[in-house]
Amino acid sequence: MRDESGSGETDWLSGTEQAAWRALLDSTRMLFAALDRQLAADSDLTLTDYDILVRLSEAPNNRLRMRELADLTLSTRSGVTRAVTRAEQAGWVRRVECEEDRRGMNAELTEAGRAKLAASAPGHVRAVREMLIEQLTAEQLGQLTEIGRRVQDKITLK
Amino acid sequence: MRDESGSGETDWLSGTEQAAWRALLDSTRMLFAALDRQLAADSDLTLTDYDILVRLSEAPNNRLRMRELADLTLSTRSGVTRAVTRAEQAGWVRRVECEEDRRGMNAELTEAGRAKLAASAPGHVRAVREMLIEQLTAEQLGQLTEIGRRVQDKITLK
DNA sequence: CGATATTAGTTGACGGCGCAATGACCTCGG
DNA sequence: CCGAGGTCATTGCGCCGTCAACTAATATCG
Repeated sequence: MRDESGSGETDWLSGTEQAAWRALLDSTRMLFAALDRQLAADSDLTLTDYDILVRLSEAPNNRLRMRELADLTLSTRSGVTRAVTRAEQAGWVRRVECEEDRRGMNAELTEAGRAKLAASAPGHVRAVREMLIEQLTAEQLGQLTEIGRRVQDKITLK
Repeated sequence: MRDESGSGETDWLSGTEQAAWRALLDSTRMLFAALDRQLAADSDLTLTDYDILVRLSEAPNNRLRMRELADLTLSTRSGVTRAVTRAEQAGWVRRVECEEDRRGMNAELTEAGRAKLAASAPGHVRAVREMLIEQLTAEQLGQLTEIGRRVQDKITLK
């Protein structure tokens, strides 16, 4: 199956390249699954839910347009609609109509949402620290950031 | 919200730690989504489907127990049952009963499955190379492997 | 100004996946 | 040899997410 001779032939991954790719694939799958489990068990939250609470808590006035939320969480508009609906039913978020664009909707963090985030953040951060941060040297930490940025840029510009 | 004073207080992520974590989170999400799109568009495959074909193609006799397949793909038994059913309906895989354990099932790659893999692999590999491998220095490649291993070990041993 | 294209958000249909329960089978200690 | 407990694969159920279609509002351009 491997053939380096022709001009349009496939440039297969070398052993070390494949090792890196699979290590990334497997470790991130495990990491996300583990974090999801931790959040579900300790706080009855999804990583998605948590992400939404965080983004809103960081936004000016604790509110964001649905579209912005979709962009920030790398999700789709419909995904955000449903996630915000769930969060709204749980009381963590409230929908506020947009003044300057009558099509628009803002999701706004409620007091209960802030409290929920405050209650779940320590456990989540602890998990991220244990499973990821503590496994890295300072140099690796920087390189991970750099790698992530480059991959994001590459994909964005395609 | 931040408070370093007490004994049981939360050890928040520093700026660089958070940057690394978010870079990893976002870049891998984008990467997986982009690879899924590429496979779907060019080969009408999921990354999961592709992974199953690869694992079977690497196994002795092109067959694996359902349990082994679940372990290798970091999925659940039920997930594998459904994925194999889909692959079977597409003609890429055949179920073969297990000789030495009458509970057991083997998933076996068919000729059509091998052909499907051969047809889709080049495009997939090209995408992985463009989006990930080419963005890395040789050193980063090695560190990514190392980081992935450590994260996997940490989570496995919990 | 008015027609057309674009954008925001929602919804219905659909698919993938995990959990828990199930039935068949294996294993091992007494 | 038998029964308790574990394992294998499957399935029903429900959740979550995407795609495509839709409505409403805005932007653009002749």
